[in-house]
Amino acid sequence: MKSVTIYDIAREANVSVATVSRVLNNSAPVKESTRRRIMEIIERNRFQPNALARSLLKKETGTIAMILPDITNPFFPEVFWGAENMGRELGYTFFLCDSAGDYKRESEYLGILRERRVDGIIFLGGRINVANCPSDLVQEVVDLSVHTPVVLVNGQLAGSGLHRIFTDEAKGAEMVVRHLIELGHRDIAFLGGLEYMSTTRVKIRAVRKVLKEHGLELAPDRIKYGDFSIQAGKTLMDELLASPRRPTAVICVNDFTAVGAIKSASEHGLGIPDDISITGFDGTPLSEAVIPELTTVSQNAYELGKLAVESLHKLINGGKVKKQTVLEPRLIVRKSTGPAKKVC
Amino acid sequence: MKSVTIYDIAREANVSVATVSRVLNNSAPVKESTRRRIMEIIERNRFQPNALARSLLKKETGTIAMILPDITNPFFPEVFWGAENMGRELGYTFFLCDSAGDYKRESEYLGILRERRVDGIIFLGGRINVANCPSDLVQEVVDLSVHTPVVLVNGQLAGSGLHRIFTDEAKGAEMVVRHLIELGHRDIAFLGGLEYMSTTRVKIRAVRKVLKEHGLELAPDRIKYGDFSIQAGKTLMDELLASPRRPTAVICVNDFTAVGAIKSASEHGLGIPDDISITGFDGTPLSEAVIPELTTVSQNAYELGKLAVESLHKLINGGKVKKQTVLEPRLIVRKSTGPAKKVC
DNA sequence: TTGAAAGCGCTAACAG
DNA sequence: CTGTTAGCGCTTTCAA
Repeated sequence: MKSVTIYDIAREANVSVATVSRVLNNSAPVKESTRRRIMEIIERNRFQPNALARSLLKKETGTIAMILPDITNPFFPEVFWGAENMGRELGYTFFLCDSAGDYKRESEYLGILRERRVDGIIFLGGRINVANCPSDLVQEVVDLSVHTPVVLVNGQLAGSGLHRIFTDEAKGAEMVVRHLIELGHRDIAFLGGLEYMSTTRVKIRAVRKVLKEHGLELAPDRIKYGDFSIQAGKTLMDELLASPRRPTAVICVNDFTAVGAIKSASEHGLGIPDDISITGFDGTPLSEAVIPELTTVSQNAYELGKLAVESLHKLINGGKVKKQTVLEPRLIVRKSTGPAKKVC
Repeated sequence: MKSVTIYDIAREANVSVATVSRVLNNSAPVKESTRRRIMEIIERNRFQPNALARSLLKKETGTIAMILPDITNPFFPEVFWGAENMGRELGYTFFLCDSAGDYKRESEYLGILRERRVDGIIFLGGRINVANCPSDLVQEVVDLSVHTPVVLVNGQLAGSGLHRIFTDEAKGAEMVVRHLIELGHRDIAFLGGLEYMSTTRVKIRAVRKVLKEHGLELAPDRIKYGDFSIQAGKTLMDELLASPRRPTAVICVNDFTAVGAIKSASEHGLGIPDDISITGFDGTPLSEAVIPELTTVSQNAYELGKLAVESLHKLINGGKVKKQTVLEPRLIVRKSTGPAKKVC
């Protein structure tokens, strides 16, 4: 299955490969008549230049890789979609690497992507979301970033100086608490999230802060750690409702756990938001699909992806880019939150 | 930013590049002592062979591309995840191309992937799901498949002879209808899906068939076409409920529209499944997240992706592969379906 | 067990 | 406007 090369075209057109290359890339003037002749031959043979050969020479591949922790979590497809749309216009094709949040897989992919000479990497999840990332894992990314631009989305690598794009999650959490307090809630709980992940910590810290401003606090028994799944939300809510005195509002670490919490509450015969208010986080499509529709915080996932590619593109072309781009979260008030019941 | 090459390693180790290549690939015996020396130098310099150069020579890139119509539809991430897990073990890295179901984008990507010399392509959505695909679009894929193995997932290209992996949607739809009929439903409606897409047609045909077996029929006013979104499900259900006599059960083209239908029904004060039964299709995580949990048909999305890669891998290596692999659908009975109300 | 050398398909000086 | 030629970084005969 010999594939046709630029030489075949050149021979057939009685010109040199250089000329063919020129018409291919419009890199230099070519006589109109020969250009047309060459084009015709190219099309007739369905010739497509070999991107590998070109990349080898030009030292750029026109590829960007996105490493993310879970493509089945609806937040991430949204980010990818934003990135791809932006990237497509700029001529990039995307590798997608699902690390499952596993450091080993991340490292594995980092190596592969380096071999494949991707032009840039967008990194989400896993090591950039833990509170204390082992320094060798940080170093690995930093080393890579010397040759390959890296942008961290919604995370960080302490002391790495890597470029970051993220939503201000603390502010988002604050907005949720304020919203709840305005509705009269005084006994608020926090549900879900792994304790060692920064996304969990940041939110809890923010909740505490606002609560404190109002003379309230987040008691230890009002925090239930778990992972970020629907199942976790359900289990954790079950636990919470097993206690004698239940909170009037529950802030969930993400939309998934909120959905689980809703299910649990429903099963316990509680009305939402009449008996208990529940909030999500991320603003995934899921938050709109569920009944009642979730009050949540939009992270502008699409925008996150788009901006990541924009930054990466500038970085790739040696431009100057802000080290940090912070997106404002947006509180979306829907049906899952309501006034606190006066009687408890 | 000169990156280190096999020459740099060779020079430092006082051997030829051939020897370095040999230790890199274990392609020929190398004296143990020199192997170790070379390895040491490789590691010290953090040398990583350039996959582009290697691919150019070997005519294989170790990449697979997946073209799909909508990564934000939870069905597709599941397929991707299955594919990636299988592919990773086999040494493949994945390009992900979201075509948005647009033929133009599909063509664009097809071209790009050919240039990039991907080893194989997994094609979903868009042109392979329409009832009558223009022959030039079919031809385009067929032409490509001459050089690059292509596997069609849940779709087909009439007369193309391309390899296919798909769930038996007709059987799935039949299972749903039988389930509903057993529950005593006699007036059943079908909701959602674009009329010209085969996935819609196949299901409607199957519904009709089973209905007919029971002396029932699917009247024209019991079919509401739309797209595959939550919004469509809602709108369509609104329409359906606006009619004087409402059906006792509604079969939705996918989980998304079912969720929309549920929302609409709830807003109309209908209890599910007490007043009306609603079914989804696909068995996405969403179907479990919603309240009430959706009775749906699992398409084994993960398995679909996994099998696609398996087939592709064999195809790439010149093996023989069954032209068609059919997966059995699985009816998942949950809370959104119940006995038909005797009074209507 | 090792080295020399010929490409893989393309681009980019450089020289007409 | 066009051709010649030297690589990009690697693998693989063919010889030694």
